[in-house]
Amino acid sequence: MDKQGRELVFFHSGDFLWQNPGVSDHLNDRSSDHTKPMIEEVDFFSTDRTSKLPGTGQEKKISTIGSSSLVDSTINTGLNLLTSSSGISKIANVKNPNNNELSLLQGELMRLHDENKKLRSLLDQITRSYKDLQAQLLMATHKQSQGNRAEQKGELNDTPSSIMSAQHFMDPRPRPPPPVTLDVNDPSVSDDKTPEVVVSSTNTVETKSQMLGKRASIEDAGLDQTSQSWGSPKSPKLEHEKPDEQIPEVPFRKARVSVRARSEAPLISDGCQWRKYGQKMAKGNPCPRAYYRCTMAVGCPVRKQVQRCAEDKTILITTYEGNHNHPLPPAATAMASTTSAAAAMLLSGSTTSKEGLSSSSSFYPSFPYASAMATLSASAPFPTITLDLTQGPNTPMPFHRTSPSPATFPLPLHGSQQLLGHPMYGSPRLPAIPPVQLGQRNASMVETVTVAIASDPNFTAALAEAISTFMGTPRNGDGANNANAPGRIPGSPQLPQSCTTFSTN
DNA sequence: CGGGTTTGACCAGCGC
DNA sequence: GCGCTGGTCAAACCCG
Repeated sequence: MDKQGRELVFFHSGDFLWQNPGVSDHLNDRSSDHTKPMIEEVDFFSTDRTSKLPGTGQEKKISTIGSSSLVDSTINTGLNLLTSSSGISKIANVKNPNNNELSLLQGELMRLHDENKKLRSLLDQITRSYKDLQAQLLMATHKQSQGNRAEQKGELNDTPSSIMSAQHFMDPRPRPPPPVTLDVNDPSVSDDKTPEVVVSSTNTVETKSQMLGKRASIEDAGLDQTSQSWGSPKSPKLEHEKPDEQIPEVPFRKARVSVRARSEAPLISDGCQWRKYGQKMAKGNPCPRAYYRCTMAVGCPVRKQVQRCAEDKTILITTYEGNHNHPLPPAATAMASTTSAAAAMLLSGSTTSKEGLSSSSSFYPSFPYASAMATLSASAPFPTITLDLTQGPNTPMPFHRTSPSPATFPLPLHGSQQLLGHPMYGSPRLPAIPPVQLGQRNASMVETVTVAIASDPNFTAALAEAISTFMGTPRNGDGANNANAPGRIPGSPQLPQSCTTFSTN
């Protein structure tokens, strides 16, 4: 469990309910929480159960639901009853020879269960709404930044604002979906999902998982600072306690942007400090895969995987995932800018293809190869943009045609709001969607996005700048990562002719 | 001694 | 249900 990942708070993360001053204050303000159901819901999940003030809306609500025998104030949290052993023991304590009372308690427990479910759904809706709004803001910011970048032509902005902007661009949050209502009875959050709402429900799934994971983080560490971009894979553990199965739990990881390049160095340097936390032998590859996490800032969720290509060991494959939650040095900023450009192209590409989704015909086999260096992959449980620099390591603008990686697959983007991380979760695991339809959608999306990435001058300029930044300032020797050279000034350009995988979440 | 690396173990997801 | 695999953890170890 990566506790560090909980130490930082992102504005754009699903933790907003606990980090956003306005929201959190609102949520924690039990004196006013009776005005909106969402407040009650959050209180419902609050770990500070003992601090709940009697007489609040939440308290009254639960008390009303509970039988007269359940006067114990500790029963004011239905979630506690459902998920914690303490709650069960509480009931056990209440248990007495009176069978009627026991059955009554059980009935009330079920009612609380149902209400808890509704409240969770409501919270999910709120979170989604927030994310949608945030995505809009990020897109607007991104477009503005893109325009500036085009004007400056290759000059990467190293200002903190640009850094933050780049980080935001890496956020693959979905495009603004249709307005989300807060109606608890909304079919989209009910058990009865129809195939038509699957796409949006995947978004819900993602949101819910993240939220619950973050909720767990709050309860575990008191601080919720998990990055939305790299949710703890163990977060779903808490899901097991959750009786609510109205929304299928789908493991979720954000998208990646991949760049392959040749490098004799064991690692590439991207301006960040990395700490190795694991190594595994990947199937089908004699070369081990190393796992690194960013140590430039405590709790930085960014991680990367480094592995050599099995076919050509001179090709180094580095995979970045997550967004830096700290200021980046110039070299890292350039990389982030490149990454953001890739992410932005995905965003814009999906947007462009939005209308075409419904009317697109099948052209499944063709699209990934339409792009020279940028290909999209769904071989992993997350969309991956592969930037293949192996064809021209000395040419920072490798936008000539290259043979795509054989492991490249169409990115199963399902819709405009399913960008970068959201897309695939509806495909194989949501049987409600006809495979043919998914294939057509994916094909359409991937083709559009791929072409957009490959052809967009902004992206190419940003990529060129980033690559040239790294390659133009060669390091002496091994090209070792910062992690291998403690004390090295973070951000010193060190990237050899290597491949870099950018994460776009 | 602090920070990074190594490496075996653990866990969850997924396919059969 | 079971085994495989990827990803992560954490204790032990290493190094400056």
